[in-house]
Amino acid sequence: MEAARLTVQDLGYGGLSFRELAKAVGIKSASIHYYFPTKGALGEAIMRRYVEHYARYLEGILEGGADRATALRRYTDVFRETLLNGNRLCLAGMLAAERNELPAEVRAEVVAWGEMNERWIARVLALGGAAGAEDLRGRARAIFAAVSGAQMVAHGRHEVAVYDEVVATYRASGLIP
Amino acid sequence: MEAARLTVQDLGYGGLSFRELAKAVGIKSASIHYYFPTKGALGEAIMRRYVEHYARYLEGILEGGADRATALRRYTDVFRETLLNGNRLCLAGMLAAERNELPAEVRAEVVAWGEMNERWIARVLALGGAAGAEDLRGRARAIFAAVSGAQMVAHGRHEVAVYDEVVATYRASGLIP
DNA sequence: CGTTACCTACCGTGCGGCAGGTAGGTGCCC
DNA sequence: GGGCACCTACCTGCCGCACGGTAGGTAACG
Repeated sequence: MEAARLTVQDLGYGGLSFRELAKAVGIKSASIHYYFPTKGALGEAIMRRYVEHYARYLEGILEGGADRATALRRYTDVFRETLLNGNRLCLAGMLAAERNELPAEVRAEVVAWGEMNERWIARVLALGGAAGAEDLRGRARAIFAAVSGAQMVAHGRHEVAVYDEVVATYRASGLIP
Repeated sequence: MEAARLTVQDLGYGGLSFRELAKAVGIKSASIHYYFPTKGALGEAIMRRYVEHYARYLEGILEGGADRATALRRYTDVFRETLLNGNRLCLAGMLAAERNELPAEVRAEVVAWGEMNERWIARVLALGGAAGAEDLRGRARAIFAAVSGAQMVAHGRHEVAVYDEVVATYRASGLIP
C-alpha cells in the first residue's frame, strides 16, 4: 500500500501498474490481483487509507491544543513536506487532475479528501474566536483550494521555494489567518 | 492541434495517443508522426500554441483599456470557461500534475505558461495605481496559484459552482483585488 | 523529377486481467 | 493420530489490446 501510494503521488494513477508495483514489493502481479481484483479497487484502497491517515494526523494537531495560527502552519507544512519528498503532489491533487479517466469509486474518495480537509480547516478557523457568523466553510474551501494550487504550481516548477513564497503571500493578504 | 489540445485537457498527456488523435481528425497515426516525429515534439507544439494563444488573448484585454478589476474578472472567467467546456482543466495545470513523467521539452513549456501568467497579472496589478512598492510579482504568482487551485478543486468535484465560490472568497479576502 | 502528404503493415513493449497450479497451514472427523 | 478437506498466499503462463515508433510505398502536384 505504501509503495502504491508513493507511485501514484509520483506518476499518477495511470503511472501505477500491477507489474511495477509487484516488482517494488518483491512479489508477482497476479498476487496483487488476489488482494485487489481490479485497479479501481486498488486505487480506492490507497485513497481511503490516505484520507484516514491524514484525518488522524490533523485530528492529532487539534487534540494537541494548537491555536489557530499554529494549526494552519502545520497544515501548510504537510503539503510542503510532500513536495520535499521527491517533488510529490498530494495524492488527491494528483488524482483530481486525472479525474476524467478515473473509476467512479476512486473519484468518490477524492471528493471525500476535499470534504475532510474543508471540515478540518473550518474547525480551525472557528478557533479564532469572536469573528462572528462568517462563512467558515466557504473560507475553508478557499484555503484548501489555494494551498492545493500552490503545491501544484511549485510541483510544476520543481521548486519548493515557490510554494513557500505563495503560501507566505496568502498569509500576508489575509486569506490564511 | 485543436483536437490534441482538447484531449490533453480532458485526459492528460498520458491520455493522448497518436491513434486516437488520428481517428479524431480522419487520418492515420503514421501521418501525425510525419509532422511530429515524437510524442514529446507534439506535446511541446500543443503547449506552445496554447501559451501563445492566451498571451495574445490576455494582451487584448489590456489593449482594450480594461481597468484592474475588470481585467482580473476576465482572467478568472477564462479558467471558468474551461471548466464549463467538458470539465476540462487548464492545459498547463493538467501537465503540471503529470510533470514527473513529461519529456523535458514539454516541462519547459509548462514553466513558460506560469511565467507568462505571472507577468500579465503583475502588469494588471500595477494598474491599481498608488499602491506603492508592493511585491507585484509575488502577489501575481499567488493569484495565479490560487486560481489554478480553485480550478483543480472544482474539476475534481465536477462542479463549476465550487470554482465560483472559491474565487469569490479570494476576492472577499483581498487576495484578488 | 522531387517534394508533399498521406498510406499500409509491422515491431517490440507494457498493460489489466484471468485460469489454473501449488506449498504450507488449519481444523475436523473417523 | 492419520487422513482429508479446505483455506491462504502466493506462483507460472497466458490473453487481447493499445501504445509509440519505423520502414517503405504511393498518388497528386509543381
